[in-house]
Amino acid sequence: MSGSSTRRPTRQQAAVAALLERSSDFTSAQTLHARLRESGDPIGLATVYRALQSMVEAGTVDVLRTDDGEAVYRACSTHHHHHLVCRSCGRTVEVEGPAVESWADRVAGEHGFSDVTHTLEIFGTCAACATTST
Amino acid sequence: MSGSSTRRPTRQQAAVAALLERSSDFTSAQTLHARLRESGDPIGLATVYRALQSMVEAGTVDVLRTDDGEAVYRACSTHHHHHLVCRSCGRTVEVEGPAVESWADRVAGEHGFSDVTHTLEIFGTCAACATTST
DNA sequence: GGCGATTTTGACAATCGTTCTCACTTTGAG
DNA sequence: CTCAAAGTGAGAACGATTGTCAAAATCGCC
Ligand SMILES: [Zn+2]
Ligand SMILES: [Zn+2]
Ligand SMILES: [Zn+2]
Ligand SMILES: [Zn+2]
Repeated sequence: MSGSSTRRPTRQQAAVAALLERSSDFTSAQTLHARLRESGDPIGLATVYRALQSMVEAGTVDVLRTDDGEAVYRACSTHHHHHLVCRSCGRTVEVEGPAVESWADRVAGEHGFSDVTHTLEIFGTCAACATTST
Repeated sequence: MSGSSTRRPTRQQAAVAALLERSSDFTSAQTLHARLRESGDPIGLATVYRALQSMVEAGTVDVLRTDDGEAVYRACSTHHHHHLVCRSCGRTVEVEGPAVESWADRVAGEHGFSDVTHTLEIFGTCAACATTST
């Protein structure tokens, strides 16, 4: 069987998945690895990367890049959505915008592009951080 | 007067800027460096990075990250816009969507976020590549 | 429960884009 | 011209990610 890449379930993969479920913000592989170790979960860094990779492929985890190119991961709902992220504390809100979806498809179509996808993230300072820092 | 961070004009910076003007697609620093060298323009890699960095800060060059985290650069118009990029050949079209801009700001505001920015890129297969590959 | 084929793991090395270092060169004001 | 300030570049350093490969875990089967 081809297609679906079902991996054998292991303690390590479960640990990564569980930690992601518990985290509400986008988190880097290195940070996840460090947290798992701290909490007494022995796991190799390469294994964390592999687990994240397969979860991203499976669509159960979203990944995006910070400004300095580091990949950060988050367990999200599986339907299509985007993110509103606090630049300061990392607080993340899932948002949807049907109008944006159709706009992107229409614009791409007008220029003769097919097989269209897009990336869209919104960054700002959340209310909590705004009061704190000022 | 100082104020703005104007850099001293040099042959190398001009070469990077000129090459970017000539390129219609997003290009990596390494590629730009290689092209400059090929065309007989002696220049160091670090200098290419520095030139790109200051142009990005000055707002005369746009930068985005490829899926594998590499930064790619392009000389774009200076007003706010987004990009429609061919996944196959790299052809890039600048696009604008006032509706998207206001949507992003509104959504962020509804969640109490301030100082809002966003990133938005559209990817697809351009007409030329669609016919070629099939 | 035990067995062997197959997959996963993990310590470590390797890769790769990017930044840093620092001696040398270029620039530009006086 | 002269000199201080700014820019350059070869190579070292860096940090995130991926590759390696022997040891360990898993699964289907007896
Ligand atoms: Zn915040
Ligand atoms: Zn969308
Ligand atoms: Zn194309
Ligand atoms: Zn915009």
